[in-house]
Amino acid sequence: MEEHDLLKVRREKIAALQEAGVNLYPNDIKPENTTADIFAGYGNSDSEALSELTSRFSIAGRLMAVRSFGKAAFIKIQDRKGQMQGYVAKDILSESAYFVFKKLDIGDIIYISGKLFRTKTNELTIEAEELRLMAKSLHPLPEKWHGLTDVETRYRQRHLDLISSSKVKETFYRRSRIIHLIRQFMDKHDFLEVETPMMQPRAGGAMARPFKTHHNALDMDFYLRIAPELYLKRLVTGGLERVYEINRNFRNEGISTFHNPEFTMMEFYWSYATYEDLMSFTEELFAYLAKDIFGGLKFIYQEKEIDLTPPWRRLSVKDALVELAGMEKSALDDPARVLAFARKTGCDVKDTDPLGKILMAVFDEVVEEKLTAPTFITRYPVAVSPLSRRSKDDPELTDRFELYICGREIANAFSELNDPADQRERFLAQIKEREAGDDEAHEMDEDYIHTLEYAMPPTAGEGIGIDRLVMLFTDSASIRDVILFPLLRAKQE
RNA sequence: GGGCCGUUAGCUCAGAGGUAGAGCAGCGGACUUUUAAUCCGUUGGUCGCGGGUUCAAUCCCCGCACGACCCA
Repeated sequence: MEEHDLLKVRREKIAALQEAGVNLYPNDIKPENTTADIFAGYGNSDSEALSELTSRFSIAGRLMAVRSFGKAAFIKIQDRKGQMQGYVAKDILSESAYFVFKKLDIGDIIYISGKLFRTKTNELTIEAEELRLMAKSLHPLPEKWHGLTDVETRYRQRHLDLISSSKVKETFYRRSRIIHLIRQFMDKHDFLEVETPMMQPRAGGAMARPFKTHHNALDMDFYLRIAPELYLKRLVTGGLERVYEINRNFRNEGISTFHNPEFTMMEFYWSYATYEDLMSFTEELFAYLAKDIFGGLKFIYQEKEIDLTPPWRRLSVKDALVELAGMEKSALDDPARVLAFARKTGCDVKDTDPLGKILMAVFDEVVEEKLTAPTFITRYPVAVSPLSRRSKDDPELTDRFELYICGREIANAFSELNDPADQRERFLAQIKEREAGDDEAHEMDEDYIHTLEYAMPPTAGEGIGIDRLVMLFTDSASIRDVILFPLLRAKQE
């Protein structure tokens, strides 16, 4: 196969460097500064102050630009914190270092050290007294001005995306910050962080299709978890009382701007609390995040202003259907009228579906998208809530809420069902649903019921979709913009 | 799964049924304070893949692959 010209040119440079005894991939030198700490320390120093400094500064990073003037040049070096200019001149560098400089390509990892000065245009710059090649790049980088816009390449070669776009880098720094803050918040409230199985013999804790895998030595099928819920509640039964887990879930469903088959969720369980406690707790958590990230409770998501100032609206499913879907209150308990309404709005529902399921179908179809401001939707039907405690005043409803922001489900929470007999009945009802063709219905889990039979304290639990939360806080339109390596179809060679 | 749009140089993009273009990057040259440096010169293409129509297809038609968006 014929090598591309650009690659050939680089190989020739490499040969010349090697002939001169230059190590292409050394690791014997470490930068003492980052671009950020130099700017933090000297961003305000004027020329005079800088010229009085005797110290030397060193940075390493990717060579992003070279503006050459024959025997001198300005270069841009990018490290994890940002970019900084260097000045390279033939009469300052050693002959061998200048030779190396002349063989550099944009994209190489280099090191420079020297003193700081300000250029005629007042830019803080390192005057390179030393320059080292630290890793040679063979491929050209994306264009310096437009960067990388081809989304497929951005996701498949995320390293290029991160190199060319500081905004992408900021998004993932912020993602990490958010997760850090959540841990901080949970730890402050005396929650214990735990890890529970990803590979489960039964995929429980949510209504979703799982991925299946196989363990060879045990010759046993496993499912990648769709939720950690049932394991976390085992821990609560074991006396841990307040636990949380931030980890991946896997759901075998379609891909969209809001769905990635593997996604990150925080689930937490809080003994002796109720779903009402969780609503205030959620408000507090979000406020905690927003104050740190935005310095306040208002921010813009996709050109809409979101105000997180508590308390957020609380609206029952049924009231939402009346108010936002235009259903008649008297129709809500009449399966025939609900079914007719569902069909009219284009929901794909079966005559045999339980009433609660049909109500939720209408909700998903019509109401969801209207919930822009943060809203707790409460009192979900038992039929779609097999793990939630029944409401005291209406056994067909549960003490459950989902949080909606910008028309999107961000969190799901409920007072946990801890009555093992009722739990068994719920699972049996789910099995009926499964037999009726719903392959997302929950499976029977005898082992979990057995755990409940040891008595689980009254507990409330919640799951928060971290990716969607990060989307909100980074103004990202697609979940793929907050997941470093979103799932893509394999590209055949 | 359905609809719609896209795929042209390393990157960002034009283009037309008849020899495929620009900018950036690259290469050669000038230049020791630039800021997308500038100036002169120049290399670089399986036009996503496979069929079909045509004297001729990268362009028109069909299928496929991958991606985006909308819908389910």
